[in-house]
Amino acid sequence: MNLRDLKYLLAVAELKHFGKAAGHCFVSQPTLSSQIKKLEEQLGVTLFERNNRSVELTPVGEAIVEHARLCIAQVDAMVQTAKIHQDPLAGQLRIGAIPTLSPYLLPLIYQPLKSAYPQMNPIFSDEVTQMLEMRLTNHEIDVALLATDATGKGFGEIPLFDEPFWLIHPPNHPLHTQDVITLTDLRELDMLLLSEEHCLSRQIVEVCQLDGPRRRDELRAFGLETLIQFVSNGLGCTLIPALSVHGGRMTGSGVITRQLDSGEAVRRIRLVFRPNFPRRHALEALAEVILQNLPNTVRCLA
Amino acid sequence: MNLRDLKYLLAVAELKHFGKAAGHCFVSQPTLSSQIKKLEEQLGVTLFERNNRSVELTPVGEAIVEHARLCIAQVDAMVQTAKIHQDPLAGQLRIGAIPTLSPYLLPLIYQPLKSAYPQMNPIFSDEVTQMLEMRLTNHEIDVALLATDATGKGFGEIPLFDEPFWLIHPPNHPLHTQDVITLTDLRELDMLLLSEEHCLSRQIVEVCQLDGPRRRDELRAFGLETLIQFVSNGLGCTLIPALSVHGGRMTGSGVITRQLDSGEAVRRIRLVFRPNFPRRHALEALAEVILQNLPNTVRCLA
DNA sequence: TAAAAATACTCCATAGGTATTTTAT
DNA sequence: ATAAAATACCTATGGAGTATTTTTA
Repeated sequence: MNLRDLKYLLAVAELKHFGKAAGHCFVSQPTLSSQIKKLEEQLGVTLFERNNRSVELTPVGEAIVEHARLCIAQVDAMVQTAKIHQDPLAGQLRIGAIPTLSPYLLPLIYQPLKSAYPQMNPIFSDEVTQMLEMRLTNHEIDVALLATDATGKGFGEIPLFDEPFWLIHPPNHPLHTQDVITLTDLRELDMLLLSEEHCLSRQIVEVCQLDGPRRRDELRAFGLETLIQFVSNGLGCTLIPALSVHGGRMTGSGVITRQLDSGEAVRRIRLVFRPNFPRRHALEALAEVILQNLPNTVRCLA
Repeated sequence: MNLRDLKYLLAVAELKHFGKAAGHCFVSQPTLSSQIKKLEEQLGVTLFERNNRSVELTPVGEAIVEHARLCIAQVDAMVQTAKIHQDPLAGQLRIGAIPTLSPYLLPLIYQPLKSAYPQMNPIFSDEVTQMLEMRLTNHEIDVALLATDATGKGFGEIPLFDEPFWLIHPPNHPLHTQDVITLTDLRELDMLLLSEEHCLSRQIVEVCQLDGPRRRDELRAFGLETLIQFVSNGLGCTLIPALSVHGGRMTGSGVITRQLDSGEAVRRIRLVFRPNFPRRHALEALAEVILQNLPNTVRCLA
């Protein structure tokens, strides 16, 4: 059986005339007649009671036509759905971001993205790198905003920008009087870190060349904002990514925010995706919107 | 687009493997691959994100598959419907009967018909001949039980039986003492008739060779039972068809029921249908059930 | 390297066309 | 006589096959 046959069926059912129905379907009358006949043979029932004057549906025909109508309606809906999504920028784009980036980057890009690509339906989520990679693999998200290289794991990437780390310390800290802060200064500090599933804590250990994570068990910070509260209460120092300095609610918290002198103390933020993700253009559009809306505290890569 | 393609789509969506899906559809892997590819080209969207390790639906693919599933479900339902109706005896059979026959014949055949052909779904209606003929022409009913010839109007017929007319008169009527009643006796009687759209009244005029319908305007009987009440109240006599004698509620009504001596005083009951009605077997089955369940007051024709 | 999808090509079933016949009013 | 569907027969599109290549994990 064929969808074309069902369309012929509906045409004859509506027009009650083989010749007119054939014209309506842009085929010849014998073509349509033979297809209807074949359909009747396949179904094993007479669909139309016909003579040279009239064509009428049989009761079975009525029931069959009702099904055919619903079937064709589904096909039409399907084609419509496809048409809406033909634009690779249209439709859902499920975007995951790491928790130390997400709350600071998303507010910067949400409105610009909506304005530039109103047909895009971005769905945002936050999770740590490992979870995002798993969800990418499982097709549960389409793209991840990560601060670590994932090309070695079989993903593709679009590098976006380098985000410097800034030091924050309590107001009464010894560094308060020091103008320039170098990487070596950091090794001596009482550095507070997030739990180690956050890539940020690993990167701080690396940047500062700490002997190992000196995380203090009594201080479990689940988010950057909590960590900042710890610093403001004089419990230690930490490095935070640049976007969180202006995006976060730092003002009035009493912490001192210091730029570092080294251009090396950065993390590289990139879009990560399955290499055969079919809507590459949507990713490029997203990358473009992100790059156009960053503050100058970060260094764009494009 | 083709229903087969949609089935391929559903198979791949379910098995997430082109080779297995091809096996499931009893075609080769390249055949299925090329059809899926063609479908993607026709719809203008990528349905599957695939490499040599995994096949996953895209979000658009999910939406498309949902439509495809509903579409295929409709086709299955259609085939099921057809299968149920492949038996020409199965399904609706819309039967119309004239009002002077319907209430006496239907009780005789309803249960036997249900028992013999449980798959048949007879739908009964009563109307006068002219209306039934119109409904036949308009495909609003499938067969009519008439007492008049309709072959001249382009209908087909199956003759069933000849139904004798019986005389009914009030108890104190002069004929009470007369043993044998002939047709000529009837010409002298005060004959009550139904309104003239009933074929019965025309036939009585003909049988009795009355000069014309001597219907009395003050007595408008809309049904045979009303007419019998008129007779029982001594307002006149009438002829009633044999089936109404035993089928009707005559006992206790006080009327006298008399057989006529003539074998000519009958009406011929037949099944009437459109000549190209496709389920001739259903009509023959109906005819057979009717003939098998008639009382011996009528003369079967088969 | 191995598993899977994609490509190349050949074949044939069948949808589609034109010309004509049958049918029923 | 006429309008309409059915039939006959030819053509060509495209679905299906086998063999092979490409891809990528």
